[in-house]
Amino acid sequence: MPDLAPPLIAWYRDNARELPWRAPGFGAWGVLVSEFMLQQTPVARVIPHLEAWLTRWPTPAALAAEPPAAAVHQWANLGYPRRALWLHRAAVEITERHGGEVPRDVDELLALTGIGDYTARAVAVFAYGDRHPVVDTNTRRVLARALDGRAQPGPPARTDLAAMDGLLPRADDEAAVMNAATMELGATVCVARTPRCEICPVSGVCAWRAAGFPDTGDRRRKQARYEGSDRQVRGVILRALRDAAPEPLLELQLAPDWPDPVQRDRALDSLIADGLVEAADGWARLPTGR
DNA sequence: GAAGCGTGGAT
DNA sequence: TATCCAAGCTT
Repeated sequence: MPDLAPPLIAWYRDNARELPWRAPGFGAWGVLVSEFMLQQTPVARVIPHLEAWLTRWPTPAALAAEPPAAAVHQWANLGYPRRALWLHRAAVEITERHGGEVPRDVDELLALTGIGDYTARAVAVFAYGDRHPVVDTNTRRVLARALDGRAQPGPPARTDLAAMDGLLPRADDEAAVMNAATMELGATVCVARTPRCEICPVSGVCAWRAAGFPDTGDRRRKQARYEGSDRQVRGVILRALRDAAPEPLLELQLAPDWPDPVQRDRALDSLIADGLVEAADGWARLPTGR
């Protein structure tokens, strides 16, 4: 098995993008917020929202002091608004359980709302410099191609962490760069649709390239159709409530033109169950409680 | 493990 | 135009 670390680390030193969360002294809270926003949302869309968020709430305590509605409203059109709710809850938990300091320990990070295997290790590694495997979709794609000779990675699995751990250099700082470099290669060179193998620093040892770029199939889960989905109605409803905030709206004013009223009611109920909407006496609003 | 969960740009 | 894709998490 080729050692990918030396060429990837060297490539990263020369080719890493300058991103806000990579600036020296950006801080663990900034890294944490950036990772929440980057969960399934592209870098280019995140950057302006991240800067606005951190200007408004420079610390977890500042966010925790406001109602969840403020977080959901500030989240705007980033998508997956449950993340805004979870980030707010995490800020409350950090304030109550950790004295307002973002924890460094992976298990403590994992215990926070909205933080899973990826985000916990990303914070521990990129904010604190500790040695852990950080595995996102970019990493999984790079390893699937370079080491397994596959065109696309399989669905996420627990074994991914051990696989990446085995590739990390011993030193903490080099391991952190290796994690970042593998993600960066997947994000900018070894991309999903049209990889740029001519500029790839590990093309010479890539198993997929050596095999002639075979179509090995794609076991990734397909996204469900969005048009006409519950997700789309939820988006319509929540956008209306954001635009009206802080004023409430009558439930009858939420997606009134949606062709399927049963589906619309189901979507509203699910938003309420998620805690993204509060409803009472025929009125609906962003969540003020907790 | 599989399903559900937004939004918008690229192809 | 339709599909793909994006630094995932919770249930």
